[in-house]
Order: sequence, then structure tokens, then C-alpha cells
Amino acid sequence: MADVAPGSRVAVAMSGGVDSSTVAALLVEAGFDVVGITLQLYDSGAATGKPGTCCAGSDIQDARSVARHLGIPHYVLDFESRFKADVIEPFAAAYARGETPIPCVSCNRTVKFRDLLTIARDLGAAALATGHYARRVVGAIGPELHAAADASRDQSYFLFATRADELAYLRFPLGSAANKAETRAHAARLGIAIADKPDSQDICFVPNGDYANVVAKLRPDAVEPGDIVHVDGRVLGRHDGIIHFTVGQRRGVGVGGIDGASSERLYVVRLEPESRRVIVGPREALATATARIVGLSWLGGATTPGRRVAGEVKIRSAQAPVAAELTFGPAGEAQIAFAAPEFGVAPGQACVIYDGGRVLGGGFIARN
RNA sequence: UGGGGCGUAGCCAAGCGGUAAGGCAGCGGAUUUUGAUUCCGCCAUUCCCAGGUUCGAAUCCUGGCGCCCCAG
Repeated sequence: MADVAPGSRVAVAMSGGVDSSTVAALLVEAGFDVVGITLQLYDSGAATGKPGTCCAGSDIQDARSVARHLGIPHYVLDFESRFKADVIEPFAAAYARGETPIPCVSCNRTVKFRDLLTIARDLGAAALATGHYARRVVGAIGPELHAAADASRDQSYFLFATRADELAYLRFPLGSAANKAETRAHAARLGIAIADKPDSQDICFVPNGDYANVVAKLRPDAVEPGDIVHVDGRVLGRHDGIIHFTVGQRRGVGVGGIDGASSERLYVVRLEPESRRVIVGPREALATATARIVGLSWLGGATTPGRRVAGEVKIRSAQAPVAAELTFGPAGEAQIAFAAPEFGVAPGQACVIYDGGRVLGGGFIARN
């Protein structure tokens, strides 16, 4: 926050969780004119009783009481329709297409860093702070996005689509925290009642982790049963809809020990929405050397087609970066070549490329 | 109805007289602001059925029943 004038107004995106509540408290303590903003993103009734998610109904109450405790103004904005259009519907559409969406990225790039950010500006705030574990480092030509100091909590993967102009306005005060315990210690020290609240997990708008049920309601057409087919051609069984599967998945396929077949673990290798087939095979069948990414977002300089960039990539959040090379393709596209084969490269998921701890950019893994 | 083989958990399968391996699937948990992966734990008082031998049987014997293969 060093580059924000002391005492100036700062907006804080308060989800009602420990992290963003602590950010608000720390900024109040540091003397900023803090304004809390909480978004109502979906029907809170549907998620009632589901603790630990980032934006649930009860969390709005938590955010409100933290703001009251801190003595700061607090606004709750109804973003339900935008969230539905920009996050939930694309989420369902992706599953219907046989992809595995990553709603947190959609949410950050639209509802939070586009819409909420605009409102923060309208409120006269000099910056918008969030509770993300990522670092914003001011480099030679402007702010850069870096992984959090605590690699185990790093959330930069979910922020790869952040644009330079947005990054200029954003602040992530927790990015340099040593670990979550440090955040909780701050929360306790600053008298935040929810200092011990569990971490969020699962998709915030999906109660009980049953995302397929949410997809089914929005896209009943996408829930047609089909065959489960082995890569060698054998039909092993039936499934209840392609939306229940993701590339790389092992459990829940339900086709172990088929009629004398070898008792090897079977993974989902590919989804074929046209024929509604789920193709499964041994782990080796998942090995992938390259991936085409679309919807490229780039913070690392020129994107001239043919230009190559060596770095490390993540194709899922909870994974150590692995060596790879990116080659820019036509507008918005790039090709990734992994130094060693990757297993479980799922279309729809994000592929983020790093240079050391710095996020250069990323995109979404395309099918085929 | 001659010959041969086999019947162990949802599936595959070890065991060959000493008190039921393992794998797959499934279930539970840990991890995780996506989906997954991974890891940990659980999962046959019982071996097709009925008798018998034995201190002791899934393992040996007898008789059933059920499959499979070859030959008619």
C-alpha cells in the first residue's frame, strides 16, 4: 500500500471471510479511509447453512458486522443478475460443451475486477483492496502480478486474467503474509469475531459441492446418458451425463473390474459431447505434451505470433509450476509445450505461465 | 449327460490342512477459494450347497447344484 497516499480512501471487497475482513481491519489500522463493499452474488437462501464459502448469505451478515466493528461504511450490492450472466451461465455452458470451467476466474475478471472496481472508482477510492493471496510488485514499466509469498496459499492462478489497468488500481495486502496463521493472528489481534472461521472451499454458488445439480437445472439438455468407452474401444458401461466428468478424473467413474479386464485404475481421458461418450483409459493415456490455449491474457510484453517464452506453467491451482514453453499464435491464442508430459490437462481449465514468481499471463485450455 | 476344467466380496484374483493376500470399484476422511489429482482409513467370522475325515478344512473325501471347453 506504499503507493497509496496515507489517509486516502480505499475500497475493500469484503466477502465476509477472514481474509478480506482482516484486510479491511489492517487498512483501518493503517489510517486509510476504508469503505467496505460486499456483493450479493446469488440467492442466499440456496446456500443457507453452508459455512465457509466466499460469498454466501450468512457471509454478508458477517461482513456487515465486521464493518460495524471497524466503524466503516459498508455497502451491499445486488450483483445477482451480473453474476448469473457472467459466471453461472457460462459455467453451465462450459460443462454442456464437455469442458471443465473455472468459475473463480470468470468471477474475478468480470464481477469483481470490472464491475466492482468501477464502483470503487465511483466512490472516489484511490484503490480497491481484496483478500487474495497474490502480490502486486511495481516493476520498471508498471505493476506486475506475482505469486504470494506463501506458495501453499497462492491464488495468483485465479487472477491471471487481470489486466494491467486493473492491476494498477488493485491491492492485495495479504500477498506478503507468511501464511494463513499470520492473517488469523492479525484478525484476532484486531478483534475480528470470525478470526476462526473455516477457510472457504468448493464453488461458492454450489451448495454441498453438487455442481452437476446446478448445471442440470440450467442446462437440462446437457444431462443425457451415454457410453463409457475404453480407449481400446471396449464399451465398459453407461454414465448419467457428461457433465459429471472431467479429464483426469478417476473416482466416481464406476467401471472398475469389468469382466476379466485388467484391474488397472481408469481415468477419464476425453469427453465427447457430440456422441455423449466418456472415454477412459490408464493413467498413461492422459500424458499430454502440448496444449493450445485460448482467451489469452498477457502481462508480459509483446504477443507477436511466433514469439516464444520459456517459463513455468500451472494447469491447476494446487500444483507446483512445471517447466514449459509458450509460443504465441493468432490473436488471443498460444501453444504450450510441456518439458515433461502432463497428466490430466482438462479443457476449460486455466493454464497460467510464470517467470519465477511473476505471472506473465495465461489462457484457457482448448479442446483437442 | 463321454472326456476335461472351474465355482473365494460388485469385478479380477492369491491361497493347495493351521485359522481368508492383493488389485479394481465403492464408502469415509485429509488436502483444495474451480473441477480433478494425490494421500490416509474402511470394506468376506467366511470361501456354491449338504454331509464326512481331522485337534483344526477355502484347502482332503462323498453327494448334489451351477458354469465353461472338447467330443458326439
